[in-house]
Formats: sequence, C-alpha cells, structure tokens
Amino acid sequence: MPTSTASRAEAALAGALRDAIGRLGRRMRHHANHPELSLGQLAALRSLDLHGPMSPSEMATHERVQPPSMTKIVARLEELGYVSRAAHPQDRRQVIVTISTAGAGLLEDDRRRRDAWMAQRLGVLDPEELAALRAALPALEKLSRS
Amino acid sequence: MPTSTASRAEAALAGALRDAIGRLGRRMRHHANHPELSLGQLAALRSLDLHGPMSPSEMATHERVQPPSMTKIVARLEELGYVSRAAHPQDRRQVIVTISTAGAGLLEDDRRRRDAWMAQRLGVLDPEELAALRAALPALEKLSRS
DNA sequence: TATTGTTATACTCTATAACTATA
DNA sequence: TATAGTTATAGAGTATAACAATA
Repeated sequence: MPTSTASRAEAALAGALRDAIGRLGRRMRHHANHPELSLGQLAALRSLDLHGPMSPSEMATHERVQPPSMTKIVARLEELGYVSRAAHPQDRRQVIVTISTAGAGLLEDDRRRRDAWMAQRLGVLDPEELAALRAALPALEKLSRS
Repeated sequence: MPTSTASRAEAALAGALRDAIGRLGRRMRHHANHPELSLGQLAALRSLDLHGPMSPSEMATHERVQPPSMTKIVARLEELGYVSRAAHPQDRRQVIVTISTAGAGLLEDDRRRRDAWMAQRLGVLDPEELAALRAALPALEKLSRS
C-alpha cells in the first residue's frame, strides 16, 4: 500500500511541523515586533492592503477566523485609525472596510521593523535554510488557508 | 549595501511567514486532531518522549514557555496519567518528569491519527509542496527555538 | 542568598450563541 | 426566511508577580 506507507512516513512531518508551528506562534505572539497590534490584527491589515477593500465576512473567510472575531479585530483597527468602515452602497446590511493612509503607513513601518526583527530571528539561519523557508512559503500559505 | 538590500528583500518573507504561521497555529489549535490535549501539552509530551526524563525547567526552556506555564502543562499531563513526577535523588528542589507507558501509547496513537489528519490537511499539497515543507522543517525548528 | 517549582492573578485571543437590522 | 454584522459570554493558553521549599 504505497499511499498508506507514504502518509505514514509523512505523519512524522505533520507532528514535527505542528510542534514547530506552535512554538513559533507562541514566540511571535509574545515577542511581537509591533506591540500595538496582535498577529491577527496585523494579518487582517496586510490582507486588506493586499486585496483591497472588503467586508468583514470576506476578511473572516480569508483569515480563517469566525465573524465575531473579525468584528473585534476590525473594531480595534478602526479605533486606532488604521481602517475605516463604510456602508455598502446597495446592501445596507454590509460594511466595507478600507485601509487608511495611517494603516498603509503602519504596514510600511512594519516592513522596516521586520528588517530589524530579521537580524535577530531569521539571522540564526544560514542561506540554505532561508532559501528552504522561502521555497516552503507557498505550501505554508496554502496549508494555512485550506 | 548588499546586506541591507538582502534583508529588506527578506522582510517580505518574514511578514508572510508571520501571517501564515499565525493562521496555521489558529487552525491547529481549534481543529486539533487530538481533542484531549492542546498543542502545547502534546509538544511537551513529544519532547519528553524524544529527549528522555527532565525537569520542568528544562522542559520550559526547550518548549520556550515560562516555568509557570510548564507547571500547568505537566500538571495536566500527570492528571491524565501521561507523565509521572518524581523527586530528584540529590536536589530535593527539583522534579524529574518522566513519560508513562500511557503517554508513550498516546503518542503512538497520535502518530496514527496524524495519518488521517494528513489526508485532510497536508493532502491539499502536491508532492513538490510537501517536499518543500519537509526541506524547510529544520529551519522552522531552529527558528522556533532560537 | 540563589534556585526550583508552584500558586495567584490577569490578560489576550478566539469561539459559540443570541440578537438586530436589512434583504 | 435568510443573511451580514454585532453583542454577550465563556474558555483556553500564556504571562508576570509573589510565595514556599531547598540548596
């Protein structure tokens, strides 16, 4: 049974991956390079910057959180002035969330901060490891949204 | 400035990685394939299985959590009968945590469960993506403990 | 005094359930 | 009735601070 054998061989990958992701997430949450925003808030903002204005539901789907969680994330981002909420022109139930100039500025700042973060964190990796990480990024993206 | 340029180019990697890790961690925590134990508890147990008996402090260092967090993890694992705690023969301040037969059995069971989990999660990836993920695992491990 | 481990406490993030407004 | 969004509430996980026991 080649399939079973293959998948059993890769179960070790799944386990090690799960542990590493858990530890990494924990570290990232607590030693955030941007203390004002959580990982989830930052990811939502980046998604908005990348894909343009959208509704909270779409954002929730994209970031794989439940709608009430996204409500809170958007509320916090709006409170800080990084996004604005506007009524949908036709359907008044819907809300359109748009990134603000300040929000885009924060992401720009975040990019600069990541340079420093890299020196500390990704800096422990050698070029081969960095390349491996970059090559695996599409798979991680896909996995994180599947 | 080659260094600055390189690190700026890789800041995008850091950001995308951070977002993907965040989403993945969230998904893994909530759709756990082993509902009885959290990611952290499972990782601690795996670490114990891999490296042998050790003190809670060592476990905390290894898993990158604070000592009180590990106290709770170990307490839960002991409550469920997956580890046992014993006094250090010389230094009575220390505790030695050892994985139990049931704990080892749970990990064995977990390995089997991961086969099924794979079919659902890692199954969305094609062979190239799986290979990329496997190649990046050492870097992720290193990063998660650095 | 320093170290190991624990207890007490609080905070963040996320989820589910129930509700409001609109279609 | 169905859908978008929100509010209310609860639970899990982790941290920091304070404490007890031992070295």
